[in-house]
Amino acid sequence: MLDSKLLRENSDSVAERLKSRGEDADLSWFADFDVRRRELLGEGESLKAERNKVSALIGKTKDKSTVQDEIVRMKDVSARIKQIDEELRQLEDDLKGRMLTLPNLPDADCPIGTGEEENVEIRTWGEAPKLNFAAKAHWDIGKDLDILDFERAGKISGARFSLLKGPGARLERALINFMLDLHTTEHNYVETLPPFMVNRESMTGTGQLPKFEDDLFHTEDVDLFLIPTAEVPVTNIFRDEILSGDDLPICYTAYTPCFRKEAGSHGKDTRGLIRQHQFNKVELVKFVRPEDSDSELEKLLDNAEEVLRRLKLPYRVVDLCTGDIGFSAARTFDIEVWLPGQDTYREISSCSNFRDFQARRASIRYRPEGGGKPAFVHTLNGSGLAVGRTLLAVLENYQQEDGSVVIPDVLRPYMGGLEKIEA
RNA sequence: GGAGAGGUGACCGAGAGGCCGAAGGUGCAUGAUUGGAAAUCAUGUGUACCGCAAGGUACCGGGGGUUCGAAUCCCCCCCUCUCCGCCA
Repeated sequence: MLDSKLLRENSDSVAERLKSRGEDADLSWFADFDVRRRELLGEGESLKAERNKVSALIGKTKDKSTVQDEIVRMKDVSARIKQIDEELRQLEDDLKGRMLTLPNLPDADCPIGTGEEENVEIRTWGEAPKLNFAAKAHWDIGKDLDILDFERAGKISGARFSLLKGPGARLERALINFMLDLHTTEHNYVETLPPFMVNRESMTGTGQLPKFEDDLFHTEDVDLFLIPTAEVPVTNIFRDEILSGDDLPICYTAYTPCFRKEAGSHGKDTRGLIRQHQFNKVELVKFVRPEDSDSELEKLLDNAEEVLRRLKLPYRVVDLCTGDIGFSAARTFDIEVWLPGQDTYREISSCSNFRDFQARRASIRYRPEGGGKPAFVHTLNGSGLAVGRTLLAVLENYQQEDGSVVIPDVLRPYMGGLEKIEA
């Protein structure tokens, strides 16, 4: 959520920055609400002040018959207060509803652009494996090795689900454990295992609701949502809390499955593991002081990249432009892994700084060292990494001419020493 | 699923229609003391909104109601704990 002071005092520059991400920039409604709200508030509060005063007087008066007139008058005052409060409540609900649908402001150094094409590649790492044969796509590799079965997944659940078997299933588990171990033992994140279903407040806190309800799986008889990312439950750990300044930064990692309807992507990436309704992800989440969030984002990005470097998978880092960053983000770097079977880079991690946008929605604050007023923390998160996409990257980059797949060195301890998956 | 007990400030915990934004404690801050620290003592210490300010208003799990007046009484909901049942 944006700061209403900012909307009040700098609505032009806010509109301009929103426009840079392709958002309808008419914010005139804000001033209308704001003025009316203050009118109602003023009237209601002075009536309440009078009621408080007179009621105290009535309370002190032993002989109530001498204040009968005041009691009768306060009856009317209370009725009027009730009307004003009701109008105010509706107005504020409406205002908050609109505020919650405004996306975050992009950072000043976020590249300006209208879409994916204008993202900026900022570095590449590693080299594409030189194959002296035609690279296969992972769905063919997986099928030939009998470790990946989309047909039966379709029977069990439907399109966009997958079934891993044997060393394929173990490879997924190996990747999860490898990532968690790396982040907890070398990068100082605390492992968490949060709920996979969350309530409406949590989804609103991180920005999925109210705007993107259509993308979420929702349970029928209770009002719960399946998480689309661990970002939601983990960021909400500290919702409505005031943290102590010297506890920051707090760095959490979590493995969770993620559930997405992929409502807007019919016909896109229909083959293979790229776009699934359910996929595994290891997530990195940080709560930091505002002045540290830039450097903490760099570290978080480097922590995610390290997974690919250890796996020796070639990748590039892309600075997302204003037209491509997510709703809640102020700045986002994507990591894209090289996929020989598709002859392209594909997103495998997205690392973002949300500044105080989520903290404001979820009311996550900290008390600066040495006292002082509580201030909003900055929240950050990034995938470290998307596990299914990492698995397919391993299959495609480590495929051999004979159809087998070599296991990356760092994963072998997690695979019981297995060096190669063969038919 | 059944029965009971609870949800109060950063934290613990009292209060049971007006004297309550709320005792007491912990923590924290500042000062005294000390070579320095601990301990001790003193003082201070919630959040948000409105207002140039003085000040005002709201908040005792959430939402309604009763009342001149609600942390306190009534209704609904949520959550936590204990016991029983059921289960992994």
